[in-house]
Amino acid sequence: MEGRREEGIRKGPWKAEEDEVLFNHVKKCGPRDWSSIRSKGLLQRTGKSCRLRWVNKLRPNLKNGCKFSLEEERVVIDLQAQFGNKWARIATYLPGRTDNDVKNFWSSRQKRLARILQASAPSKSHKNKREGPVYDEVITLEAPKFSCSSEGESSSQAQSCSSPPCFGNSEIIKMVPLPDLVKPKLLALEANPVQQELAPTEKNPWIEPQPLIPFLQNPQPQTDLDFSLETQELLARFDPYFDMLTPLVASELGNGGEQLLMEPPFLEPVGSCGSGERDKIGNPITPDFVFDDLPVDMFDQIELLPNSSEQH
DNA sequence: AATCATTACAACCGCTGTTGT
DNA sequence: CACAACAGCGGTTGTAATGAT
Repeated sequence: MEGRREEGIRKGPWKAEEDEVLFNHVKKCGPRDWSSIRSKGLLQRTGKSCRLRWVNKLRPNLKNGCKFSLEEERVVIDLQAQFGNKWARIATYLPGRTDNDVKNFWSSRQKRLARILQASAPSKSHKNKREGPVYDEVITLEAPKFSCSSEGESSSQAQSCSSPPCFGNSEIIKMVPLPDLVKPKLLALEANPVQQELAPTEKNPWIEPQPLIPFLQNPQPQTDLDFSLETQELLARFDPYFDMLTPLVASELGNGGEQLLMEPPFLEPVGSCGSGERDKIGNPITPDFVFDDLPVDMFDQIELLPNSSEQH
C-alpha cells in the first residue's frame, strides 16, 4: 500500500515528545485525521502508527500496566469462545483494555496452556492423534449452541449491567459455556465507554467518558490460583462433569472479586450475532480454534484426564 | 551471579471494509 | 460505478522484564 519509499518515517518505540505531540493533536482534532499528523509535519510517523499509539497507549482510561484480573480473564475466555478472535469486539467489554491487550493476553495464555498440557503429557509423545472419541466430545462441549435471538431470555438478566456485578458470584462464574451466561446480557443494554468514545461530545471530542461502572482498577495479585484456574478451566472444557468443581473455583474467585462489567458495548442488533461471528456452517461458534494453537499431544492427555474428583 | 526460558508488552505489517470523489 | 485514501482489525514479531535453574 505504501509502496513509495518512506523517507523520514520513524518507527519503533515512541518518545515522550512524540506522545505529547500526538496527544495534543487528538486534543485539538479528535481521534482521527491520523494521516494529517504527518502531512502537517507534526510527527514523522505514519497515520497508522499514530492511531495505534493513541488507541493502545495514550487514550484516556486505559489500564496500562495492569495485569488482567481473574474476572477479566474469564471474560476474555468466555467471549473468545463466543466471538472467536474478534479482539476488538471482545475488548469493548473490558473497559480500559485494548484489542491489543486482549490479543496479547490470549496468545500468552494459549502458550501457557500449551505448555501446561505438554508438560503433563510427557510420555505419549507422538502417537496417532484424534483416534478416540475424546476429540469429538470436546467439540460438542466446546460448541454450545445458543440462539442468537436472545431477546426473550435477556430480559430477566438485563439488570446485570446497571446493578450487581455479574462476577464474583459463584453462580455466574460457574464453568458452563459462556453464551448462556453472557449472551443475554449483551443485549438491550446501554452504551459503554467505548461506544461513547465513538460518539464524542462537541466540547471534548477526544475525551473518553469514565466507565459507567467502576471497573476493577487494581491489578489482581496473580497467584498459584492462576495455574489451577487455567487448568481447571481447560479441563472443564473437556469434561462436562468438571462443572462439579466449579463452586470451589468460584469461591476462590469470588474473593478477588469485584465487579465484572458485562455490559454490551453496542446495542447489538440481534441479527448481528449470526453475521458477526463468521462461521463456516452457520453456528455461532467454531470449536476448533480453541485447539488450533495447542499441541496435538494434548489430546492424548485429555484422554487420560481423571474425573473431577481426582482434581482435589 | 550467570544463563536460559518464559512472559508481557509494544509496535509493525498486511489485509479488508468504508468512505469520499 | 470505479478508484483511491483512509481507518480499523487481526496476526506476527521484536524486545525488555521477570522467573527458574
